[in-house]
Amino acid sequence: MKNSNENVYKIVSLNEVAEKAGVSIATVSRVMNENPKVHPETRLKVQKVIKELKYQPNRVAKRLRNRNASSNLLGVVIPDIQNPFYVEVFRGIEDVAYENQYALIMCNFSQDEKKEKLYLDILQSESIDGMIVAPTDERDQKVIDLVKKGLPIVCVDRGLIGVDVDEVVVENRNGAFSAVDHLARSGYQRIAYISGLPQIPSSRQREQGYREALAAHGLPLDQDLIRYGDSRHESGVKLCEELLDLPKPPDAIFTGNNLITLGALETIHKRGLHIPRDVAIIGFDDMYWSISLNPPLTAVRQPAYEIGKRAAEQLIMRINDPTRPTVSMILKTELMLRSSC
Amino acid sequence: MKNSNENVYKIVSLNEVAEKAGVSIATVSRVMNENPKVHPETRLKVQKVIKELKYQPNRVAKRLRNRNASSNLLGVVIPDIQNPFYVEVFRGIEDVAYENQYALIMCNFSQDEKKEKLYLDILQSESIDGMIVAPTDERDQKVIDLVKKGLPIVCVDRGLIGVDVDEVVVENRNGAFSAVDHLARSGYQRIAYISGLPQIPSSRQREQGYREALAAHGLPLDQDLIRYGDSRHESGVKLCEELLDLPKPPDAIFTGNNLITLGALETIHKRGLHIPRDVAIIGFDDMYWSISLNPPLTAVRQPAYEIGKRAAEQLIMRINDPTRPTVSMILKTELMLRSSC
DNA sequence: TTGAAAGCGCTAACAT
DNA sequence: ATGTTAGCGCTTTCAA
Repeated sequence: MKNSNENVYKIVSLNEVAEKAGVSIATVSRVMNENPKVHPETRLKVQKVIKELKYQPNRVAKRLRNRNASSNLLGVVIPDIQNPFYVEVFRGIEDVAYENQYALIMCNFSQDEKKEKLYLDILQSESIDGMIVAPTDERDQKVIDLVKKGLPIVCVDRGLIGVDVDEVVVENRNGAFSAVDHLARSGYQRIAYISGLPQIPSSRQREQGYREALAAHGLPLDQDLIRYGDSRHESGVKLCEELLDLPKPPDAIFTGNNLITLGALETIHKRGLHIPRDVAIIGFDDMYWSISLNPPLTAVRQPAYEIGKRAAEQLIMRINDPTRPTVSMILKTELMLRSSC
Repeated sequence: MKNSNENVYKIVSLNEVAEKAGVSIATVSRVMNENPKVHPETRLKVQKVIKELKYQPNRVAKRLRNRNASSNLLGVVIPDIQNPFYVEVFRGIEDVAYENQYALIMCNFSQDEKKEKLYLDILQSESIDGMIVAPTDERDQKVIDLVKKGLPIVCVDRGLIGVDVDEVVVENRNGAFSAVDHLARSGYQRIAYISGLPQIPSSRQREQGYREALAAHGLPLDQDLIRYGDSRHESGVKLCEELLDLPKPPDAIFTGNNLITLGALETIHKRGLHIPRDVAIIGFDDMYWSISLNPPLTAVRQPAYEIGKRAAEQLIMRINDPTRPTVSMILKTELMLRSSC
């Protein structure tokens, strides 16, 4: 199990091109970088050899050499690639990065803090130009340190406390409020909330909105009706079971994210319960297939693609001008009315 | 919009550690790499400074220097991150990579060949140890060249023609056959097929299975009932519309992948049609929320996580032993019976 | 046990 | 217009 790397598959370097073209490596480099100070004839000659040899510049060498110029590499650190919300965010980032000639290193830490730390370290030592990250919590020391060090960073979905950083987030409290408000207006009385990981700021903000909406409608707050999970499908399944097993089960459930919603739906369907007659449900996060769910899901839509896009734009602007004042973009959510409540 | 990189956020290098510890950089390097030939006292002294300075080795320099040793970096090139199937595959790869101390560069080309080429180039010039890729088609020249060059590669989901390469795929023909066979047995007569991108081998293999199943049941082949899309949600929507608008619409639809299934469902629901009474549907690719769809979806399940896991294992084995004979792993699919047909 | 130095592929400053 | 060279941070002989 050694590094038996007689493997060394051949790489064409500047040197080879230079030799074959009968010029210096500097000239080849100039041709590659479209430096105008090259004699047209020389340029042609060199370009020919480049083609022949299929020369491709080595990004690693470039990055090392240019430690303080642009490497055109961005890092993306997201909590859960299985959550379609983050996939959508990633798509937004990707499109902007592609347009601006940035390559991306995408790291998924699956809500695992240890993994997150590892990836953060790796990214840092890859000499990236900047990164977009959804920190585990708002006191994520590793990310805070990176910001303080001066690495261009934009936070998405979740902010950071005690440090000035660009962020693109969503009106979680309002979104949750509108959801629970809608439930209450529709006459539901025992409204439950299944939360994602409570250390995630958005989870708490959504809980806040939930509480405020109950209060606004004079509905009592029953601690039994609030359940804390880990933001994943399985916890949606399990916590929904707990809720339904309650002596006085809820008549409606507000689920804290995508995956939890899907988990809760699974439980409800397994029990043969009817939505919304037996239990109503409203989810945070819309999915493009919400209409095909049983029944079509009413949900709070976050503009995920937009979040990613804006974040990437912010990041690139910051990279180009590290001194610009930080901005905090707060996007609106939208209540998608369908028939699950 | 220049590279105004006075940005240069500080990086601690071997040099600094060496200086502060009063040893040579070679010694620090030895300590970092747990080389036993260091005096215990020296080791301690150096380790202390490393901690103090929070020194982190620069992966870029390491890769450049060790062009022919291991870089512990793998590339993953997938066609569509919005397809939950690939996300699942990616998760499998990720877990294995993590266990084996490999970092991952993930590239999503969104079924865009130009993007795929770009990413392939980037990966190559990042001096990765190897990569896992789902090529656009089986004559993907770029990937073939890379294989020929000797870069360790494992193909997933789709193979390559004319070159010896490790691959992990699925029994597409069989899977499709079982789906359509099930439809026919259930009495459906006009069975349509919505295909993904026809240049993708799996699309054609699934069509093959479809045709064989029709033949096996003595059902006529109606070219009108075969539609070719681009493997994405939108084409599922559109092609399903076309199908339903036919003078003699199908009584059942076999959808070529995940996203197409979701698109077709959307169309059917928008038209207020009942599944399976008005049209039945069976999908290639299962989703963990299939049970929560309306109605619970009958589908051909691919062991996606397993595919990724096996592929990553193959790749690491190949990296460790480039001379090992190539293998072609063909995993089985499973028909998940629910109530959409 | 430790250090000096070469060199990975590249860019940019400087020299010609 | 072109070439020479230093150096990015690291590992690895080779010498001491």
